[in-house]
This record gives sequence, structure tokens and C-alpha cells, in this order.
Amino acid sequence: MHAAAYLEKLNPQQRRAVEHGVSGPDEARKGPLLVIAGAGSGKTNTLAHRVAHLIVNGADPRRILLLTFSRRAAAEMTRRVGRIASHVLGPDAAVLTEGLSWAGTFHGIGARLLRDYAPQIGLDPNFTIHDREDSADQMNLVRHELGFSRTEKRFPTKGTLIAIYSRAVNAELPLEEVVGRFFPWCAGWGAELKAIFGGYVEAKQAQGVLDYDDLLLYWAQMAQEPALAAEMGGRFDHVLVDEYQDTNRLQASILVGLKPEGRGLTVVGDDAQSIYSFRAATVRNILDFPGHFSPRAETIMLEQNYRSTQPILGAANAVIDFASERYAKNLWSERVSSERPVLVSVRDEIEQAGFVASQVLENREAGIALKQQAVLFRASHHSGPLEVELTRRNIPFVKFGGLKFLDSAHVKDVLAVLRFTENPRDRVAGFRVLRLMNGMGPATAGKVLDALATGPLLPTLECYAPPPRVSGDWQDFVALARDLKGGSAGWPGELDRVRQWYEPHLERIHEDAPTRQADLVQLAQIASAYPSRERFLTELTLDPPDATSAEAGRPHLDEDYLILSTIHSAKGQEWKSVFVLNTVDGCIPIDLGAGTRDEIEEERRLLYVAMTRAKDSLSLVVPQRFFVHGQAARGDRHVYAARTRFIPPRILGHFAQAAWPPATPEAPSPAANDTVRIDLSARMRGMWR
DNA sequence: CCTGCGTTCATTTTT
DNA sequence: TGAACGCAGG
Repeated sequence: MHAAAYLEKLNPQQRRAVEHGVSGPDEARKGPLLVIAGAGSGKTNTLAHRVAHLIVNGADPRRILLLTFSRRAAAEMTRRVGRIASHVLGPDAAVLTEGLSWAGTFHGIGARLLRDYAPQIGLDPNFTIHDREDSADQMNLVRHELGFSRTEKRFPTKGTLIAIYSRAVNAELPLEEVVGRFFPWCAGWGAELKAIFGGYVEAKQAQGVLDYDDLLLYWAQMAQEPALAAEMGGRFDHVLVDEYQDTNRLQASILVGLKPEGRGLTVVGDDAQSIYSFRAATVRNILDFPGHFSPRAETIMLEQNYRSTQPILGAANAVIDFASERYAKNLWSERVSSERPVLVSVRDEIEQAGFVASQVLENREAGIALKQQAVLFRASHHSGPLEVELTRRNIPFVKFGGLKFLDSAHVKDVLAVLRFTENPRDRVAGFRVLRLMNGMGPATAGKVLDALATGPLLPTLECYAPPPRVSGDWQDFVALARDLKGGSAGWPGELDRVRQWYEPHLERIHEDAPTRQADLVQLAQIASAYPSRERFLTELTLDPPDATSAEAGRPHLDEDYLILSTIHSAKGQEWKSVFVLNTVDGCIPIDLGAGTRDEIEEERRLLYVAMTRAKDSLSLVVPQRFFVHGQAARGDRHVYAARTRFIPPRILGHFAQAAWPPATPEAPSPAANDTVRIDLSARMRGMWR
């Protein structure tokens, strides 16, 4: 085939990455490939082209494994591959790219493979998956059983326990080292920790439950068994991994197990954007990748940035130049502009919100849609005052990252009922469900669960004689279980049946039942997009919908809305105009605990990631003071903050500086007197009563 | 054995 | 500010 037209648009480095090991009969060229792709260097585009190029040249899409960071990224990649391929192959391409079914996150693909191989590794293929909070609850049950809830000295909480456990698994480190390095204040509890973790693993196995870490751990273990590894690896001719800088040791082990020689293996990433070390991701994976193989992996650098203007890129480069260990890159852009990024000084978070809201509207008047603008922040709650201001001004927004509505108690309750039906041995789900009934405490619930550990759901529940005070609720519950188990409602009718059962409990437990009901309606809508209960539960746990929007109502998809996002959730995205909130020491870097050197370095990369999301305009907002949390609403205790240490004086030349509101010698407004004399809003509300 | 109340505590990022 | 835990009463 002559050089395809779709390759012409790529720059020489991108093209090398796309064609690596594809053209030419030379087997040796199918060796491993590392692509270091700087921010905005067309990484996704290059990877999509590579996959399309493989398919166009005869690779079987069903034998391509594509590991991405989120399901959204996987979907985007599949879409792009389809578009590129259809330029070459016409309508046939649709059939081919539909075969690209092994695209997803490590965890998602892991779950799928584990269900496939379950019989061979002694696993119940109907396992249910615990999210982080469920895992913590499970850990707590064990902690209690082993009697560690009443120790003399303060014992680590369930959250700490699961964090330690998870770190040890994902980093493939011995417990002692994990505790010593990351949790030194727990150093005295070595033996107790081992006991708890042992109990935790046994509990999961007895219940047919896997946690997030198990999805990788079991997969990695399978990949260490030569026979299984060969079979699994043999299913795929090509394995491509995106965002490799954010993988951990366990994930690297999986790759090596699947492709020991690195044949057909491609990893893409940018060490300067590694921001997930709290999940045990290690930048060493990408730094050490080439040397893992013999001969070494070929390394290609993509250094031309197509996203940002030169002044924005220059400022971002200046920030990351202080980083210690990294692949030296020299990112450059042809996009000229006279506009430097702006450091905007504001009085406090309230003014910050005012500034952003005004600026966003101004931009929109200038023709930049809200969707082309984003506000980024380090921690989810940093956007609180801004959300209030946006709501007040009626500016629609969607927020990515932070608390999801799946974490709210009522949604978890409903999901737990489904999971409990799917797997009656799941004690965390069972506990949650049973305790909903009035009069059902921990002891009674425990007895029911004990009975279920050995017998099947229905006869066990039907035969169980509950204490008299729960009998009414109990009958309803058994009827529910019968309906669900009988499958008469079908999917997603089952969910409606659960909601119907749940409603009286919801009203009894929560004051604000109506708002919570609305969430459950939302949940039912989401559910209708899934083909079955099992798929719904699995995929919802592994790929929760990642956005929440203004309470005023979710904007319709065709509407315009502003993007609010944590920096972590902004990964891989870009906007014309970007605002970064709280660019001060204490927020970036966040002041928490020790603040080791590595942690500080990661915070630096976070700022770099935030800055490199901007195409045309970038504002870093620096509030001068912060009100202290946990005082009376009108209190004015506050602390002063300083500009982030990652922008020291010697690189200030890369920025323009401004203050907001622009200084005007106007008389102070009367509202500055902060005593409220009359409550007008109450009066307004009263008009309608 | 369960529930409700009072107290305390700890506040990142996410598959 | 809210969630999580402990304690006492029923």
C-alpha cells in the first residue's frame, strides 16, 4: 500500500510512532515502543492513528488490547480510530473497529478476564466488586471481629487500614516497608496489621467478593503462571497503554507477564504529568521501561505542542524546569501570541469567585462558549464559593471530580440491594440492606448473614424467623427478594421494584427524602442504559459517571455549560480559556502532613498539568486571604496566603500580573457593614406561604 | 439488642 | 461542616 494520506498530516516523530513495527517484514522491529508525549503534543491522536494504521494493515482488532485511564478515554480513542480507518477503508471500517472490543481501564479489562478465567483459578465467576468505601467497611468488620476496636492506644482507622493494604498490593512492597515509608505513625502495629489483612483476604474469599486491588492482583498472579500467561498473552497481538506515567508496579507486572519480550507492546505517557502516586503510581515505570527489554525499547519523543500559545507553554516549561528527575524535553509551539498567562491577585475566595464568573461571562460575550472554558482546582471543595456564585448568576456548570452521587447513602442503599441479590454472601452489601429495616440491628443482621453464608438466598430468608419487632418489614423484604430472584421484573424494572421497596425506609430515615428520591430517579435513568444487572453493577463500580452538575438541574447535553474540574480529572483535556483557583501555598502544594520531597514534586507536576490545559488564555488566581473553616457564618477569622512556591520571583517574567477588582477610588458600598438588619429573603419566601 | 443522642474529630487527588 | 463513634436508656 502506498503511503496513506492520513499519515501525511503527522509530524516525523508522530509518524515514526505510528509506523513502528508495522511496515516492513522485519520481525525485530515489532519490539517494544515507548512514546514520551509532552503535553498537547497530539498523544491521543498519535495513538489513535497507530491503532488505525495497525488495523488498516491487517491487524485483527479483536486481538488488540488497548488500556486507557478511564472508560471515557477508551470510548474517545475507539471513536477516533473508527474515523481514521473509515477514511481509508470506507464503510467496512465500521465493522472492523467494532471488533476493537478490548479497550478499557486496567480494572475493567481485569474484571472481564477474571470472569473468563474464573473456573480455572477457583474463582466464582459471579463475584461482586467492592468499591473503596465497601472495602473500608469490610476492613472495619474484620477489625472489630479481631478485637482491635478497643485497644489502649489509638488504632488505625478503617480508611488508613485500606490505604496501607492497597499501597502494599499496588506497589508490590512488603508491609514493613510500606508502613515505614508512608505510614510511620502506624509502625508499632505490624503484627496486628498482618492479622487484619489476613482476615480481610479470607473474608473477601469466603464472600465471593473482589476489591479494586484484587482485579489487578489476581490478573497479575495469572500472568505469572507460565501456561496461563502464554494463553492470555497469546490472545493479543498488540497491547497499547495510554497514560503510562500513572501506572503502578502491579500494572507493570501484568504487562511484562503478558508480553515478556515486549513484542507488540506500546506504552505512551509523559513523566512530567505523573500525578497519581497516591495510588502507588510510580514514574519509575516510564523511566525504566526501555531498559526492561533486550534489545531496549525504542523511544520516541513528541515535542511539538499543538495546543497552547508559546507564552503559556513558556510559563509552564519554566514551572516544570525546577523538577528534579525527568526525561529532558524541549516542548515548543508555533502558536504565537502576545498574551502572557496572568497572575490575578484577589482579596479572598469570594472575590475570586466574582472574578472568575465575570471573566467567564466576558469571554462568552467575546465568542468563547462556556464549554470552551474551564476552572481547575486542587481539591474538590475549593470550588465551593464559585459554585454558589455561578448558581446565583445563573451560569450553568458541570463539575468533574470530587464526591459523586454514587457515594451518597441512599444511592448506595439501593445498589446494595441489587448486589446482595446478585451475591447473598456479600456481607457488606447484606449488612447495609438488612439494617435498613426498623428493629434490625447489627446482631440480628449478623445472624441472617451467617445463615446465608451456607444456604441459598430464598429458602434461607423464607425460613428465617426474625424478632417480632421487624416482622412487618421482614415480610416486605422477603417478597422483594422473591421478585428479584424470580426475575419477573426484568432489567431495569428490577431497579424500580427496589425503589418501591426502599421508599418508606427512605422517608423514615431521611428528612430530605424528596431530593434523595430525585437522585434515585436519576439512577434509574442511568440503569436503563445497561443491558443487565450484572453489567450495571460491575461497570458502575469501575467507571462511575464522573460528573455532577448544579443542583438547579442538569444542563441538557446540547446546552452550553462551564466546566469545573479537579486538576486530576482534567487530565488529557484542553480548553481555550482556563482558570486555576487558589494558586497559593497551602492549596498547590496542598499542606497536609509531612510533605515529603516526592509529594512536593508531584504537586509541582499538578500545577504543570493545570497550566498546560490552556490553549489561548490562562489565569492563575491568587487570593490573599482565606477564611478559617469551622467558625460562625459571619466570622472573619482568616489566614494570609502567599503565591505558590512553584512560581518563584525569577520566573515571574513569564506572567502578567493584575489585581481584581481593578482599583477604583469609589466610596465603600453601604453593604460593607456586615450586620444583617432585616432578613429579606425570609420575607420573600413568606410571601408565598 | 436496638435506637437516639451527644461528642469528637478530621478534613486530596481516584480505579 | 458533617460524618463517625461511644454511651446510656428503653
